[in-house]
Parts: sequence; structure tokens; C-alpha cells
Amino acid sequence: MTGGGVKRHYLNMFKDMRRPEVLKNEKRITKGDLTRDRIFTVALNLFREKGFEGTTMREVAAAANMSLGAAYYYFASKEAIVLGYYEKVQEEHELRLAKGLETSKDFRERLGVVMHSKLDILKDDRGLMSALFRFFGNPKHPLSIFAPETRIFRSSAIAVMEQAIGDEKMPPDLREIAPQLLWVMHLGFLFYFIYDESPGQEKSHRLVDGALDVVMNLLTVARLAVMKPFRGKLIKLMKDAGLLIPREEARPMLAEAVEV
Amino acid sequence: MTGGGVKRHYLNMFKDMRRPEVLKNEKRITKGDLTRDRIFTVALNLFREKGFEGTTMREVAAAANMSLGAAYYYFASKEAIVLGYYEKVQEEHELRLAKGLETSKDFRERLGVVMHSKLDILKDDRGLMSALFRFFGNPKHPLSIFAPETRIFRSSAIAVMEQAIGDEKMPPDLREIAPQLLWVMHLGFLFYFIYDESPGQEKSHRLVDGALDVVMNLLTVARLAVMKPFRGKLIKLMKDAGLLIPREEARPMLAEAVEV
DNA sequence: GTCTATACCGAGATAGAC
DNA sequence: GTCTATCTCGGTATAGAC
Repeated sequence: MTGGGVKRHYLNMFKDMRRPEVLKNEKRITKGDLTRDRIFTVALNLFREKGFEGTTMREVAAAANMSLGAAYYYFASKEAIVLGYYEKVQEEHELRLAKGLETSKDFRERLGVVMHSKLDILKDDRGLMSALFRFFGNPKHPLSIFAPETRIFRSSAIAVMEQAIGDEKMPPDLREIAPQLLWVMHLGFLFYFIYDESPGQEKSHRLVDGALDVVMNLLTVARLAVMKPFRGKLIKLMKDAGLLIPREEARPMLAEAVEV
Repeated sequence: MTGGGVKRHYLNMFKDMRRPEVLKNEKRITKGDLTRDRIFTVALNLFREKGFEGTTMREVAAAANMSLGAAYYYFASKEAIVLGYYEKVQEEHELRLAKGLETSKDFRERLGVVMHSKLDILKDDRGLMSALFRFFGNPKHPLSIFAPETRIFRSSAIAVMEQAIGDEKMPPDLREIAPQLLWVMHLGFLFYFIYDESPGQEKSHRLVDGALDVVMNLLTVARLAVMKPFRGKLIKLMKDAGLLIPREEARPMLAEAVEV
């Protein structure tokens, strides 16, 4: 992230971020698509073996049997590769939930499916996740959690929470903010998760279950008609702070891919 | 964060982190202490002017009239300088609160003083804060929010929340977790703050006030005897997850400095 | 359009002479 | 305690082969 001459040019960071999966639906798979895929796969393996910081682009290029320049031809930076991974995670999450969410009728159970499956997907890649966390606090960086460039991941993940809520009985005002509140909680889980060295990250899974139970308790209270003024305050607070994402912006990622 | 040869050696990152303020209380001020101070001051000015990423150690060294190697003799890395800044912030916060907290009898008011004064202290240094946020998600890094190396800042900040609570009437179990909950909320404020481009970061201050009002509402409910089982669940959850810091660990930083 | 080869830059960091 | 020289790294740039 540091080296390199002259000015950073973040905006040019993603030369072509379309995923292999999407490309398959298009006219034809070019040779370059395969090469891009090879770099991507090889890089992720290296990241898992030696960590993100510990892997150089030169190693990636070497492992993919090509020159440094060729690797940079496809990925503008090391981080761009990681972003591609994040995209894959979100897709995998949505795929798993497509099956899991339908079979479970209970709201609490659906929330559990959402959270646990996310951790399952990430179980071997906590190091990678922590590499991504680096950018969360940097508003100027395109990999930041609030950057325009990552909007699609953010809104897709929030849409997943909406799906989990489904038609669970809930006052409309609460329904408006619930997906985002769940999403923030999910971020908290991820944060705990990457720090969690317990075998199989069992502590994280226990935390998820305990927290969800508490949430269900909170929900039964929050649902009460008496609580409406309080809910109103909370919503106003979030709106004034610009923390409420318009619902139409929250949509699953796979839906976008198909639409192309 | 990236460049540099061979292996990182995080453990050796802080060659001598004792602050100038503390050193003044010791036998004598060596020439090296002055040099260290000069580097520190010059570096912070550069960071404010050109940002953290935009400032090179070579510039810092040049501005302090010394060689690159000499600068590295005092600070093992660019980040180590920033950590020194964070230490200064915590001290400044405690100093301001020493006056502010005594005069205000109302709990809500005291919380406001704590949160607003923190933002005031940081108002010109949002870029620096975001540089610090980079490490929060990396469990292996000593600048991480959960690393042993930053324990003192963490516990000092929590101790501040304890001070703000003071002898406010509160069930003992709630009193046990309240400081940490407030601290986490305070982290949320900081996160919003570094993203907040509104003039004077007025939106952040409004968010603080709105959120604290909501907290006071929550508190009146949480205090009720009926809520005891619920509080118990929450505490058990935090304890099981290892998220409860023993209270004796939470103490103001200035107290430690004096104690030496 | 895809890729190699290579030279170059500036960054953070280090070793060892003084 | 300080400096010079040097290392590795990430990234840029370019010329040219296929």
C-alpha cells in the first residue's frame, strides 16, 4: 500500500472487477479470463499460507507462471485481489442461504443460519478478513466499508438480513431499521471472529447464539406499542446521521449479476 | 506498513515509549530525550499537513534535521509515532475531564462532557485517527485495539467512563458492564467522526447528543427490577465471550504516570 | 488483446561503521 | 547516538514479442 512512485490513483484500482462466474454468462470465455482466474486462485492460496502482508505480488506472479507485469495487467493491486475474494464470499453466502432460509420457519432460527453460515464460509480465512479490516477506518480508501466502491457488498449483505427477517411480524418502522442493525451486529461478530483463537472458533458461534437470544428478548419488548415513541427516536437519530440506507439500494448481489 | 525487508518484528516496535511528560519527572533529561521530542513534534505537524500516508519518514527526518537512520533509532516505525500521539490524547482527555466532571451533577450531562470533549480534542486530527483504525482488525499487530501493547489506552479510556458514571444510582450488575458498553459506543462515535465531513463535524456532535438521549431512555428501562434476568443474560454473554475486562484493570492513565 | 522482460522509483526498515 | 549505505518491497513504465 505504501511504496510506488508519484500519486496514488485509487480510482483506477480495479481494472476489471467482473467475476469469472458472471463472465461465464457472457458471449465467450477469453484466454484472459482464465489467466485472471489463475492469478486469483493462486493468490488466495498464497495468502492463506503466508498471510496477506507476507505475500508479494512477485510471488503471486511467479506461482501463476507469469511475469509481474502480467499480474498487474489483471489486478491493479494486491488489495484488488482480496476484494475479489470478498465478492466470492458474499455470493457463497447468498447461495447457502437460498437453501437454508426457506426450510426454517422460525425467525430466530433463520438469523442463526445467516450468522453461522457466514462464519462457516470464513473459517479458514480469518487472516484475510483482518487484512480487509485495515481499510474500514479510512474514508478515502475505496476498500473502506463505507466507500462507494464497496457499496455493492454492503447493500448485498444488508439485503440478506432483510431476507432473514422475511415476513416476520414487526412494526413497519422497526422493519425499516432492523436489517441494518442486524448487519452492524454481524460486523461485530466478524470482528470477534477474527480475534477468536478458540478451536474451530467455537467461542464465536456461542457468542452468536447468545447474542441472538438477547436480540429476540429485545425484540419482544421493542415490538410493543408502548415502545413506538422510542423507536421513533432511534430512527430519527439514524436518519439525521445519514446512517439509514434507502431500502431500494439493498439488494442481493446475485440478482445484480443475473440482471446484466 | 508494507515495504521493509525480511520479517516484521512487531514486538520490538516500541523502543522507548515513555512520554516526555513522564521523563521530566526523572533524574535528568538526556540529549536523546530532546531529540525524540523533536522528532515527535515535527512528525505530528507533518501528519496534520500532509496526512499519515502522505508523510514519509525521510521527510520527518529531514524536518527534524537528522538522518533517516537516526529517526529510526528513536521510533521503530512511523506507526510508533502515531501511538505516542494517541497517548497524548488520552492524557489530554483525562485532564479536561478532571475539571469538567466535577462541576456537572447530572449523569446525562457528564456523559455529554466525556464524549464531546473527546471529539473536541481530536477535531483537527481525523486523518491521524483513521491511520490508527487500520490496526484495529489485526489481532497480531501491537497497535490493535485488543493487543496487550495497547491495554493501557483501552483500560484508561474505560476508566474514564467509570468516572462519568460516578455514583449514579444503578444496579451492581449493570454497573459492572456499563463502562465498557459506553466505551464501545464511544468507539462508534469516533468511527462516525472520522467519516464526518460536515463543517466542524457538527453531525457527529448531534449524533452524540441523540444517542446519549436514547441511552438515558434505555437506562431507565434497564434499571427496573423486572429487567434483572435480562441483564444477567447479557452479562453472562459478555463474560463467556471474554469481553468483560476486570474492573481493577481499568484505571486512568495519569494515575499510572504519577505512580512511577 | 495478452504477455514477457526489465529497468526504475520511492517507500519503510536495517546493519554496521563512526 | 548518529549517519551512510543498502536491502526488500510495492508499484510504474515501457518496449516489444506473439
